[in-house]
Amino acid sequence: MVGMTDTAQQKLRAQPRLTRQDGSPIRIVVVDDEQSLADLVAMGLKYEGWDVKTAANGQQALQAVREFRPDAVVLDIMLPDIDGLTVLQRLRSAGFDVPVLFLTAKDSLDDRVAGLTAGGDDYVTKPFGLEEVVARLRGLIRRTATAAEESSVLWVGDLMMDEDSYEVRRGGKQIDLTATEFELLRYLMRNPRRVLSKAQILDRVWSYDFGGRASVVELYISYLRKKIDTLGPPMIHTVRGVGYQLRAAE
Amino acid sequence: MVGMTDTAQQKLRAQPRLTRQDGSPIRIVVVDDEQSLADLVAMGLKYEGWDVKTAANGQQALQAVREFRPDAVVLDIMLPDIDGLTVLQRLRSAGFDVPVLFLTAKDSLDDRVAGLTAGGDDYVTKPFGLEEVVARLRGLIRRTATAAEESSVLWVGDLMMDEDSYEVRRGGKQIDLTATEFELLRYLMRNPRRVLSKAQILDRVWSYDFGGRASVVELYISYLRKKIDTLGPPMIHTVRGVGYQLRAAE
DNA sequence: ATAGCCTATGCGCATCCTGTGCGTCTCCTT
DNA sequence: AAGGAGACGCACAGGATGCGCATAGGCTAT
Repeated sequence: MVGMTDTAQQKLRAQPRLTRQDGSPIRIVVVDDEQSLADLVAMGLKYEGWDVKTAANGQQALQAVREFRPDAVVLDIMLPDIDGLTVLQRLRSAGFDVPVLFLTAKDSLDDRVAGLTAGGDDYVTKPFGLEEVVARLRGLIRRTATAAEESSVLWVGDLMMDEDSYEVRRGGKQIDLTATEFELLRYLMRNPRRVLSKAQILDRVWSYDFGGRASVVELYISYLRKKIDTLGPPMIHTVRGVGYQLRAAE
Repeated sequence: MVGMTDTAQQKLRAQPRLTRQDGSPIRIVVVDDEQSLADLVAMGLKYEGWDVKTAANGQQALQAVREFRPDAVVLDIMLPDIDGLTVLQRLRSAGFDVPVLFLTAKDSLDDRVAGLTAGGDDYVTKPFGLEEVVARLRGLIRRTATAAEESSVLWVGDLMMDEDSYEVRRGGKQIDLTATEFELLRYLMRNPRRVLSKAQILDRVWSYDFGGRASVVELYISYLRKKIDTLGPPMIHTVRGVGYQLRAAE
């Protein structure tokens, strides 16, 4: 990837890649006792070009942070040994300011977790979609000094998305999106001009435990079209037998 | 191949060959319990100039990866001993980040396959065409750090193909292709100036279980001509009794 | 009660392939 | 050298398939 010609990169990746201040890759520690889930998240983050270490319990987590000095931590609340919130506490008292993204089951959504965002941390409820985890992590990292600055605003042609305020506009006109529509559009806007298969979209935007068919993607694409493509020349294009593509109208 | 002069190589292969960072050939492990299919794929990949090892079950697969350190793995889901997805999991737990291309029957495309592309892995449904397998593998490898840089854009004369955005242009003018037309043109563009027989094309572009006649190739060549050769001097040439050739107009 | 997420169903049409027929090149025969 | 038969390549038309889309409706969480 290092020496890849700018032109080829640029064309597909209009958005700059998030890196540390010195340009080296973002580092993340993923903590979950369920091996397969930790691996899933880890692979998803590596796909972003980030460096990832995994840990299976609180002890390993603390050690991993000490050694690896990550830019953020993905931390399951339920751990076999030390409670996730206690891990956070110990990290803080040891002087680590690294932001933490918690993973928590929806029903056990503790009141204590709700107060996390005040401290600069954040949480995501299981089951989650990978895009959401990545987006939350980018948000956390962006708000700290560890990363090269990056705006929270995405642009594709005259289409704008502010990931922080959840605002979407096309040519100044505001667009109301549901949560799922927003996630889908974000994925498309992060990969402009690139043809994304329904399987890819399903895997990235929908939760890992979603058993349904790929036809939901068609449905939500049609929703987006009604809200976006009606405001100007079409931007969402079907590549029959392959997938969908978002690009600026010529 | 060994003693072949560089010039002869160059003439036939205008596109840079995908290699590892040190210039040595890409290494692949192919896992399928059906011997003939594993051999078919292996031969196809060797033809790309890659190093290939085959394995017939999960145990052998794990061992082969340990010893051979491939840049990617082609892995059948249905294996006699260990399930393909379990093989993936074991590889990940053992710390192998090697990307995996799964082979799966279309009807048994079960939910477990979901989540694969999120981690950077991918899959192809049986029956498949060799070109598709090779293209997917190149995509997987290109996205990892193990390979020397390669762009997703092919050029032959004023004809351009972007494999990521599925964009095809001749002299700036956009060309719409169907999936099969695209596959065929990709094969031609990867082998410019080289005369490809109908049998070769059939073997590479169409599925291995395709029973039809070679006349489909003629048909699709005629489609491509209508879309490409009408935009300038002809680039697709018939070598009667031998095959077809794509080359830049002088 | 409402908004949002998803499933189910049916339809239209792009795409893929087969079949047929015709023109032309090749090569064999005389 | 001329003629002819067969092979080869190409054009065109028609039919089957399945992909993508629209619509309706049920379920759930707020």
